[in-house]
This record gives sequence, structure tokens and C-alpha cells, in this order.
Amino acid sequence: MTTPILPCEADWLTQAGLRPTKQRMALALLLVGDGQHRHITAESLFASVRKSGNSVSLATVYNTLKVFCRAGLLREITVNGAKSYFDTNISNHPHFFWEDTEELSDAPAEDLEISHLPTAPDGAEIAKVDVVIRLRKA
Amino acid sequence: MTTPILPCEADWLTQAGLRPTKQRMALALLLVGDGQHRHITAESLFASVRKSGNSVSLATVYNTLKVFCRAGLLREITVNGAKSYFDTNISNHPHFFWEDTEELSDAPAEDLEISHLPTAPDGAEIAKVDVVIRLRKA
DNA sequence: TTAAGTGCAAATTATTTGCAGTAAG
DNA sequence: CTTACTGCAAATAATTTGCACTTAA
Repeated sequence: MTTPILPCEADWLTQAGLRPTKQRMALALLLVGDGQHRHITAESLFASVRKSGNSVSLATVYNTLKVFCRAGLLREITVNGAKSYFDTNISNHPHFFWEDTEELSDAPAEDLEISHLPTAPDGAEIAKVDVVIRLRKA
Repeated sequence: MTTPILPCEADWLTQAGLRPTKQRMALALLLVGDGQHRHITAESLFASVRKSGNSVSLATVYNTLKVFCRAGLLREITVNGAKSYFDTNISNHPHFFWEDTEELSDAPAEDLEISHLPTAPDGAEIAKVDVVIRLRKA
């Protein structure tokens, strides 16, 4: 009998042209297993996977996050000098960054309207627009 | 007779409550000496100061940039996973980030209109809003 | 079988820090 | 004087890489 592979995560990977290895499946389950969007860092995902009982090395977590980004499965958010965040919601939308806890969350996109962006200078095109609203305790 | 201290940089420092030391004066001259706005990194400023003939250690460049930020003389821009940029223009304005050269420059602010921002969640206030328009060669 | 994926430990990059010496008020 | 500032070298944090081993197709 075939191994009971969870279909959702396997599809998420294969549809992006990635091999559904044991490690990638474990990470995918934590990222998109319940259909909710998440904002994670390499370290936080590493902690989650350890807690879930699976074993994936930290280097592989880093490398896999990069691979997922290149495959268009995740979006990297650059928010803080040091560490990188990854968002399972790959649409262009603004973020809240909580300066005290260093947590990242979605900001309600409907409330943000950029009337018109500066036009890209000659010979350049806009790759993406990052909007980060930094919050601190009032 | 008093030492001929360059007035502009000395004022920039003293008005922010900072001692105009030799090193800070050398850095201030490079940052705001000609009244132009600049986007620099610790390493690039370190290179400039060496080229100018002055000697300031890299650690001091890093520490001084932090001090200048806390004093409100510079604004730190978080744009790339790894390194920090500092802007002598402390007003809130959007930036272009050139992905190929990793250079940061001002985007024409008049062209950007954020109609209305998301309201800060309860117990929080907006510290600042970073808008980074990432450009790649077309 | 065989190219892609993984784990470890060592390497890198950007930045910070401890501490002894130097200088500004 | 005495407290803040500076320089150096070592420490740290996040991430990447080299390379031998495994595994999915």
C-alpha cells in the first residue's frame, strides 16, 4: 500500500516543480497545511518543525525557504536589519511590523491606497513595492 | 584664538546634543557638508572617510551612525536582508532600491500618494511607514 | 542509476561589544 | 578631572557554502 501522503502539501510542491521530499513536506505542512497565511523566519520555522517531531536541519530550512521563494511559493519580506521574514501570502500587500516583539503581520490591504507610484526610471522596471508600517506600543 | 571649527557640521552635532569630536566632525562633513542628501552604509562611509584622509575606525563609524540616528540626525532605512542604509533626509519619503547595484536613492515623493493608511491596532501607534520600490533592469 | 536534496561543520557578512587608552567640557 | 568617546580585536547573529552521504524519479 502507498504511503498516505497528505495531498495538499504535495500538490503545493509539485505544482511549483519541486520534489516533495520528506523535509519539504514537513515544512510545507507547517506553512500551508491549514490554509492560513503565516509570517515566519528561518529560526521560527526550525523551532516549529522540531516541536512537530520531524527533523530538518537548520541549513535545510534556510535553503528550502530560498527555494520556495524562487519557485514563487513564498514571498520574502525585508523589514528588519538582520533577519528575513517569509510570507505564505504571495500577493502584494502591506505589513505591520511590531517593533517591540519583532513580529510581522498583514495590514488590512483595503485600507491602503497608493494612488500612483513614481514611474520607474529609464531602463528599470518595478520589481515590487514593499510597504511596512512600523508599530510601537502607544 | 579659537580653533577654526567648521560651523555647519559643528552646529549639526551640537544642536542635537552631541559632542563635536574630531571623528564625528569628519563623518558629519561627509554626510551633510555640502547640503546634499545622501544614502550611505557603514562600509561606504568608512571608505569615504579613509579616502578623505581622515582616520575613523570602522567600529566607530558603526557606533556613530547609531548615535546619529538616536539623536534624530539620520534615518535608518531597512531595505535589504543584510545591510543597513542611512539617509540624511530624515523626512518620511519613499525610496528606490536598485536590486542589481544594491543602491538606494530617493523616489520622487510627489508622485506617491497613499490615500489612507490602515489605522494602527489598539494600543499601538504608527512609528513610521517605509515604502521601498524595488527596481530591476528592464 | 543519477541528479537533486540533505546534514553537518566551517566560512562569510554585517554588526556589536569589552576594555584599555584618549580627549572634550 | 571625569565622563564620554575611540580603537582594536574578539564576539555575535543570521545566513551561506563545501562536501560527503541519501533519496526520489
